[in-house]
Formats: sequence, structure tokens, C-alpha cells
Amino acid sequence: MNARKYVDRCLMELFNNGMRVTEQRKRMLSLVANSKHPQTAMELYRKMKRTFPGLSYETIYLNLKLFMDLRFIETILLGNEVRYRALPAVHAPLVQYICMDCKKAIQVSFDPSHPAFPMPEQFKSVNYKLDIFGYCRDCCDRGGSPAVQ
Amino acid sequence: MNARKYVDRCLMELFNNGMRVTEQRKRMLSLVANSKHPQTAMELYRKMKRTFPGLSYETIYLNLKLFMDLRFIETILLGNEVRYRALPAVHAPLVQYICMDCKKAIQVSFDPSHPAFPMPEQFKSVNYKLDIFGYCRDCCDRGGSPAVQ
DNA sequence: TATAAATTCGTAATAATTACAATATGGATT
DNA sequence: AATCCATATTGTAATTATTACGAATTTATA
Repeated sequence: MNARKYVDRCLMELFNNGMRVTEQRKRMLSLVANSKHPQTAMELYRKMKRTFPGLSYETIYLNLKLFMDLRFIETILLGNEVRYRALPAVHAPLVQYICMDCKKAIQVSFDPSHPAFPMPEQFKSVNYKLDIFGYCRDCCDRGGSPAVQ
Repeated sequence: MNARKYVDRCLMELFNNGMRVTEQRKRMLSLVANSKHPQTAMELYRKMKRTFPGLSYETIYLNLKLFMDLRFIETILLGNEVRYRALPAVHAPLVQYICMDCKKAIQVSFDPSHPAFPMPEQFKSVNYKLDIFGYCRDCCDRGGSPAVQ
């Protein structure tokens, strides 16, 4: 995913919906887009604090909620932590390979219309999430064997 | 999934690992297995309280953690809530169709070795989770259009 | 640069989760 | 069945995560 494009798309969408493009939101989206692995609210807060020393935690949560509503981001549970990650533009289906050690997420697009899915008759599907957990090359090499997702 | 079999399997596994088969654990596993939709820690606590009036919250969390480690259950985020659901025996790959309205989860087995998935070369996969979000027949009929996952 | 509405801040309340020592209990042993 | 001991549960409290709300600030626009 191109981080620059992603941020621009989100900012434009904010603007088009009559919402404000603030420095905090710019930075927050940029952080999310440029992070190798999904971030916790606390991690985002700490990083934002560097740029905005007087930042309130409330701002983080309000914007996380806003970004969720606008589908800029989505949540994932890793270990017991709630983490947030960038959600690519709608209709760009993805598989995510998540390293359970370093928490890096590799995103791969794929075709969800594939007959491999045994869709039940009466279910109206609007979204899906395919997360595959394992260990990336780097962590395999290091021989780490951490707590399981 | 057969709830009775599931609970028995879990209890046996507890026993085989030198852990104790307590009334609390029996009840908790039974609750998880017999719930149509994934439960929050609080929901489980409330229901358990009926059987064990002096129950401590700590017991819920300790056992949730234990059940996670033993892979009896797994977590899912619905809305902003962390919910727990029964995890069928290992090597029984599943797709879960989750109704975003009533939160009912329909489980369907499928074949993950299907070439539809573009596995990256250097990734050692140990587990995966395919959740499809949408609306079940009942909720479509009622015409509900609730908050999005 | 003045304005109005939206956003952020500061503070505090609420909810979720974890910690720890004392007590109780499961299951092995006798 | 009575005893014993390691494990599980309880009770209480601490910590962490999340939400609430009025006041102050900032954005986008004229």
C-alpha cells in the first residue's frame, strides 16, 4: 500500500464529508499508514506526543473511532491487545499474513469471488477478513518461538 | 459443532495436562460452547454468577487466558468489544460467517490448502482466521441496519 | 481577520484487566 | 474415606484502557 496515496485519500474523504483536516489527523493517518505492524492506541499516543506535546488521549480515541466509522482503519487483536491498522480502499480484498513474533503484517490482495469459499445461501456478506498467523522469514531465522496469537 | 463433545474434549485435555477439572471450568466451557454468539468476559461473568454466587472476576480472566493458551477458545472483536468463542479441534479449518446485527456466528468448514490463497514464499503459517461479516437471513428479514463491525 | 462550527484539551469518571495473598478444592495416595 | 499438597478460586486492590464533558482552540470560509 502506498502510504502517501492512502493518507491523501483519507484526507480528501474527510474534507468531502465536511470534516476538518487537522494536523493531528494528518499525523495520525500517516503514522498508521507508515507503521510496519498494527499500532495500539497507546503507541499512537506516544508517537503523536512527540509532535503534539499537549496532546490529549481523548483525541486519539475520538479519531480512532472516527477513522473506524469512515473505514480508514480496522482493528485486530494480537495477543490480548487491540491494534489498529490501515484499511485500503474499499473493494480491494486482502489477505493479511501476520507474524506472531514481530507483529509485522504482510498484505496480499486476492480474489474473494473464488469458489473456495463455501458461502451459505442466506447470508448477505458485506465484508470479510482473512488473517493468516505465523512467522515471517526474519523471525524464523532468529528462531524465536513466542506466545501464540 | 457438538457442544457436549467439545466440552468433553476440553475437559479431557485439561486432565491430561495435569490441570484440574473444576466446576467453574466445566460451566464456563459449557457456556461458551452453547452460546449462539461469542461472549464477552462480562457476559460470562454474569451467567457464571448464577451458578457460583461468590465467583471472582479473576476466575473468568484466568480461565479465559488458560483456554486461549490451550486453544479451546479464540477472541474476536465485534464493535469495540472483545468476545470469546469456542475453537473447534485443531486441524478443522473454518470460515465463520458473522452477523453484524445479532452477532450470531455460522461456522462452515473449508479447505485452506486451496490454491486460491497467494501464500508468500517465506512465511511459515501456523494458523488462520477467515471471518466474513454481513447479515444473516433473520436480520435481513427484519430489515435491521446496525453499526458496522 | 472575523466568524461559526468542529476539534482538541484538561480533567475526571467509568470500565476492563491484572496482581497478590489467603482460602478452598480436586485428585492422588494411603 | 481421610489426608495431603499442588492448583484453583476468592476477595481486595491496583493498574490500565476507554469514555465523558465543558472550556479553549483551531479550521475552513467569507
